[in-house]
Amino acid sequence: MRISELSRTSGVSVPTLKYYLREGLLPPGAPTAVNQAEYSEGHLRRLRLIGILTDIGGLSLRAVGDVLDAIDDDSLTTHQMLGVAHHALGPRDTDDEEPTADVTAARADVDRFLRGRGWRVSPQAPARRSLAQALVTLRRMGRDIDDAVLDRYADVADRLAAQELSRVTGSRSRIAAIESLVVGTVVFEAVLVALRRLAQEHHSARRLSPRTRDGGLVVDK
Amino acid sequence: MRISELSRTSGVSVPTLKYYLREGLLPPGAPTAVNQAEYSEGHLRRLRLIGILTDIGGLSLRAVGDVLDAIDDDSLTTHQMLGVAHHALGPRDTDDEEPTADVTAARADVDRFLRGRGWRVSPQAPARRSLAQALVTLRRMGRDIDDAVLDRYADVADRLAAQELSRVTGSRSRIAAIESLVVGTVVFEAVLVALRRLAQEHHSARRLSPRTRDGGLVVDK
DNA sequence: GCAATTGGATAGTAGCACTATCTTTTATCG
DNA sequence: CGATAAAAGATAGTGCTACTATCCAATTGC
Repeated sequence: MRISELSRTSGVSVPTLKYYLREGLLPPGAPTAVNQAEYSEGHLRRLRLIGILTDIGGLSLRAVGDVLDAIDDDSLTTHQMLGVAHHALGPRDTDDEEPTADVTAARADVDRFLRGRGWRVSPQAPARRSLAQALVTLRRMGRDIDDAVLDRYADVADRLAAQELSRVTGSRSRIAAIESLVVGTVVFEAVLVALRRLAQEHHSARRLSPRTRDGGLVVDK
Repeated sequence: MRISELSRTSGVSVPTLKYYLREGLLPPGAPTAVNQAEYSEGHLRRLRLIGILTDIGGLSLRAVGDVLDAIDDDSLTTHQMLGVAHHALGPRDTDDEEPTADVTAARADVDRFLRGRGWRVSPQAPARRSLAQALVTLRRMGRDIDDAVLDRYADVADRLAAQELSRVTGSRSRIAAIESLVVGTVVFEAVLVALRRLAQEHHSARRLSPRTRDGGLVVDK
């Protein structure tokens, strides 16, 4: 398959394919001449993966590149691979500023919570920081979260994760397993977030719609 | 309070404040002279809200502007306001292409599912489309989701949403309620996503790398 | 009185994800 | 065999977002 056919079957324009090639997101095709190369089914599959990661997962091309590199690195275990994917999915810019006192405290809370749950999680996991940051925000807004609530959320997360992982372990080839894991992470997350918003809207309609507004406070604009 | 003090207490640089003022994200201060204006506590609160929406929620400034406009629009009910927030949180660019057959089918599935659950959700809710898109992706990858699984996810989402909404209804002023709702939507979502990843990593460690005792994962990003 | 600050305006920047154009070489069809 | 289309590779340009930088005249605070 040459580039124009790859473009046609993948729906990605030729210039964009060349761009992906330049950026190393797509491995070069097998050269058949100085200016001719052959692309395979694998290129097509990779393109599909890139599409899922960017469109559904909302990853930047740089993050996609990190995930792809990890997939291609045979020295990594599948578990390490997932860590890389989580890393890529994490907050785009890691601000390396000095954390404030409440952030430090929240991180300690998170660590304590994870230990309490017996969850084995890498100390570098970006989700640790995300969680701490969210907790700080809640606290600053005066809506401090009690451990019972956090535990309820964690129970939910635990059950979902266990179920998903059980599908992946007995999987085919390494690359298929990895892709399935990454895609599952991203896509099931999208499913959960979408359902949560749908549920929220439903409850909001039940609770808030029949009534009129409560305050009528004038905003200083 | 003048602009430099607003900058100092909010941590946002003066040029950026001016930019927000220009873009209408921040209402102008009360002018005290031709080139002097007074900023209030309300400006500080709004800046905090902007920060949460962009940093935690990952919203673009344009989306933040939409949410802010909705907050300031007294003719909207709190429920409608939430709809706007959901809209802003939805996928950035709504591609208005002709949906393929499987996408149309998935949308119908989603509608049927919502009816079956008795969820009252606006037909325009972006989460409908997100969910359908995710379902299509899963289907294309040969990991079709059965209704039992979807129901389990939905149960989870339902419980979480009900719990969050119950906190908001008995709230103070309209603006406080709205901010609490928006922030809750965004921040609790971050909490859930973070916990889900943490749980996933834990299960991944248990299943895929039983020998590592620390979560020992070295990633150079 | 005068340096520092302010509001307002305009222009510039960095990063991202492409998109366009050009050159040289090769394939392919009549 | 030759005309035409397509290929690889390189360089430059585009549109968008979220800021920064610089200027200027008016004003404030010591």
